[in-house]
Amino acid sequence: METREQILKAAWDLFAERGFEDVSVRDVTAAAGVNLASVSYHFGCKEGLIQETVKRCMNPINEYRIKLLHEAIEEYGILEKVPLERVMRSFMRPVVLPEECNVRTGLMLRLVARYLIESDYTVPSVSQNLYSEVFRAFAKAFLIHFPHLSPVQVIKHIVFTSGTVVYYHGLGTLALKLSAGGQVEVDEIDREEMLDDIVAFALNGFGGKPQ
Amino acid sequence: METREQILKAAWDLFAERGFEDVSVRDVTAAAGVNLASVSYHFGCKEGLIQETVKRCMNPINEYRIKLLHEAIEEYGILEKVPLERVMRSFMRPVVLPEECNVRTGLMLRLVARYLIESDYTVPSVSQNLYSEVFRAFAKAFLIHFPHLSPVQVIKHIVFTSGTVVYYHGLGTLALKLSAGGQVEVDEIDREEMLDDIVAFALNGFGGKPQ
DNA sequence: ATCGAATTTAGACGTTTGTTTTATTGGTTG
DNA sequence: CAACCAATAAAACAAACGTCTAAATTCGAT
Repeated sequence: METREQILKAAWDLFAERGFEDVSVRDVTAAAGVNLASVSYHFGCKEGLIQETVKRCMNPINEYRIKLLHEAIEEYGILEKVPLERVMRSFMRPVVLPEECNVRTGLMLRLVARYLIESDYTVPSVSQNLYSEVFRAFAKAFLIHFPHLSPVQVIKHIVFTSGTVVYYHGLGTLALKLSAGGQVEVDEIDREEMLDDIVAFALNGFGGKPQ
Repeated sequence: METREQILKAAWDLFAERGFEDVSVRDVTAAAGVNLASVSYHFGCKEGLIQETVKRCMNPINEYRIKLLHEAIEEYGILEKVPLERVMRSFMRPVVLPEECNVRTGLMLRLVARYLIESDYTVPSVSQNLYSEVFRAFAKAFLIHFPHLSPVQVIKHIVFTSGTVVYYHGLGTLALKLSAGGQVEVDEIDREEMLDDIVAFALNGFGGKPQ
């Protein structure tokens, strides 16, 4: 069972750095110091390893989202009393600061985004349940503050909101580089500040102050 | 020269449908009805074909963005008088409705997003100049309406704004499916309405009404 | 100590890949 | 007509890939 774990660790690092396709099973097993056939034995095939890796990335994030929301509910006694910004922050924080839920690096999120995009809309079933739970929970929470919005509109806004942060991970640095043209140093990004900005941006996007 | 064009057309369709990696050079040449070696001859290698395809997708979009902004400037006489929403709409419209600038389908945008994500931040140099021109032009336009924001903050917001629409293309449908749990029909999305929503969302994100 | 299942190992298999090589075509120019 | 050149064609190349087979090994339970 130690082999399985070593494979997953090595796969995480390599996939995050070079992408799913550019990393061969041989690369993974070599980095993990295990035999080539171990991947087939423990994960069936390469796709199985990929899906397990993706799950390892997104499940903690979605669980952390739910946890933060539940903590807020307990703090305020009832969902209806949780402030809007607190809801948004619970949704955003796990993605902007994934290391807080043991997801090692934002690089991996870039990869997950890519996987979701390329996997022709098929998400590992284990994640699927978690995803829909997350969307249901937060849609309900947001709807409280925007009763004038239809459920579909709320969902739409959640999608846009997710986009801001996924894009931040995937392309944000590139865009900053390109646009700055060397005038802005990109490495010195304050993550907490970035979270504040994203939350503010998303909150405003939802329609400014709730009615 | 006809062969080159047929290759590009076939590559576009196949890449958009199945992704860069899952489509072999043989797939492309077979679909195009040309010889296998034509790709090497006309594009050097597969990567050359991919980059040419990506450029064919993003360049018209970025050119259209510039064009729409320039049209607005001519209409209002001077950049300073162009309303904020018009600026935002010029930025968003070419991506939400790519067919208006001869980019055949939004599927391709999903692919471009993926390419940018996986290409380790290296963008074809031809596109690079166009990208930075786009960012500079729109950053300048946005800055007029938000003089209290720093240039870096404006760029940041443009990145978030881009995220909403890229994510809409790449993952939006998936998210809608998952969250709706079958309650919402996804196929019936009005694109013009979606553009309105995205523009409104992004405008609000920028800080509501300009000061 | 022994059995048996679980795990790991080395090696090979067949396929697919991008690319190259060599030959042939067809039209233009001297 | 002959020479040339870009373009296309057919075939082969070597490398890399995921997967499978069968033997070897480990390790806990009997």
